[in-house]
Amino acid sequence: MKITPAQRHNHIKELLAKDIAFTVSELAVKFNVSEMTIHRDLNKLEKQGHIQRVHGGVLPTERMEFEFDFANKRATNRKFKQAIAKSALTLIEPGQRLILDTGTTTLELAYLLKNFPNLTVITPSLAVASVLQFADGVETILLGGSIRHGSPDLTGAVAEHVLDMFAVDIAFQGADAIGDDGRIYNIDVRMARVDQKIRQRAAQTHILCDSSKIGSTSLAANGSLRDVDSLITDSNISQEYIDRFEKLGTKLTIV
Amino acid sequence: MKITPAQRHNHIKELLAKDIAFTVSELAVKFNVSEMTIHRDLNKLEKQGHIQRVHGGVLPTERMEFEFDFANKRATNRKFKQAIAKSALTLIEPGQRLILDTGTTTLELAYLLKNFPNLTVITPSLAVASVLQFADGVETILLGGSIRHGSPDLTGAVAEHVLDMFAVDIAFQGADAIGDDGRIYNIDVRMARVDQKIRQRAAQTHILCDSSKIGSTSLAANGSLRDVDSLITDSNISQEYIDRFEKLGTKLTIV
DNA sequence: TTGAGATGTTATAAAATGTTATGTTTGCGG
DNA sequence: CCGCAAACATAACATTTTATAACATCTCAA
Repeated sequence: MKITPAQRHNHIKELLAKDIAFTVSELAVKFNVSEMTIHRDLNKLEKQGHIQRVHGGVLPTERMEFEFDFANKRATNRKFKQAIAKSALTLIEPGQRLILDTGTTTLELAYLLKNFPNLTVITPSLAVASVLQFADGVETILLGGSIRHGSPDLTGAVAEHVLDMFAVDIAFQGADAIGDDGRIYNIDVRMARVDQKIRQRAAQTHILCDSSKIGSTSLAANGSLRDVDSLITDSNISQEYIDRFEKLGTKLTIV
Repeated sequence: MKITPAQRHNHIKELLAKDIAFTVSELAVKFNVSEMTIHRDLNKLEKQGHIQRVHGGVLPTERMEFEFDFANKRATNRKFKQAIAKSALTLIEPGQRLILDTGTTTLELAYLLKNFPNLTVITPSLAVASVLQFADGVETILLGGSIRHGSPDLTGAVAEHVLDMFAVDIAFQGADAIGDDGRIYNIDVRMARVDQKIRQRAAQTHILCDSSKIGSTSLAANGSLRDVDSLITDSNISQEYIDRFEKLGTKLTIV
């Protein structure tokens, strides 16, 4: 069976993550390639910071990798999400305090904030936190709380309680669905409660949501577009929804 | 049997969603088209953000990886740390509520708890949280707070505040150093404050610390061995320290 | 029929791999 | 401590595999 170089690299990383030791020649046999190829693989992985080489072998790198299954959704509509995030960025000014909610679109915004000077970001999302942890200009505060199974974010009484300690300038929230009546839905009840709380603690709230989620519903409504300051979405939104939402008095930004 | 390009695209996406990787030539055979066609398919899918190409083939749909830098050397004294963790494990019973502090030794304990039935674990450590997030029998609660730069854990007023909400059966703490007078040190002032708070919230506290850290000091003392219920360490501890610590009234467990 | 999109073919470029020669480290015996 | 052999690592080059570009052919629906 033939595999690609990239697969081989991943395989090696997995072995290390499991703390399995190996020699170069073992790997060469295992993958049925020459030792030279393994050397090149290891050099590449080292340059990327995934492993640490020593003479005669490999050490697991001194960092932990955390994997959260993001339900494979990050890639979907990525271009739109990035455009939406870019638009949201223009609302932010140095020195402000933000809440960045869970979601793939808000995560794109987090990437854009990496080089922003002097911000405080509060988030229930471990994903957002991991993106911002090395951003020098950004103080990152993670809400406490229970870790939702299978999703990297924090909810529950603790999270809600911690939110009470803060007041911020702007909140950016995602949405799992927006109904045609303008109601905003979460896929999880506890997350919906957190989202409600977040709006209470922010002077203004903006919803970042790509058009594919508009016109559908999900488990728990956390409020309505009436309750927020604007919706930022992409140009695939149908005219019908534009009209409806404007009737609700919602400011629409279409990128 | 003939299928349309769009069907082929969908088929490819489905296969990848199932965590299966492919080489270009495999796909060419599978769909009975030329490799050139597969190349064109993959390019199109990649542009739409649906797949991730690599030289030679395609990778399964991406899982997100979050990395938190782990400054401390997990590998150092690993054997001892594991032995210490194993000893700590015997103190724990099903149904209990624990606090697991930050540190490489407590992290080893977290690994051992993965299959423990019915526990509640409160932790300021993102590393511990990530280890336990998929443990079915363990409810994991992360303290909130600021993310320390270069170390994946949570400190500050928020963390301390959240701790006030809880009371637990046992706390397991690490130590960056233990002085010859029995004082327990942290490398970080804010972490020291959290550690003090943790002891207040636990009916009993055990220090897990390998012998290499005994007899040294660090920046901030968070208390003394007098204040805790036991110290679990390895057999490399010198007789001198054993005597000293026993004079303090500290229970020593040497593994 | 015709023209746009899809596919195949061939030539060329780029990436990956293997081979051999040449350095480097490690550990051992003096 | 030194020198030396064995194991390990790199460099340079040749070969093979894979990717792209350009052009020819085919298909199907208007």
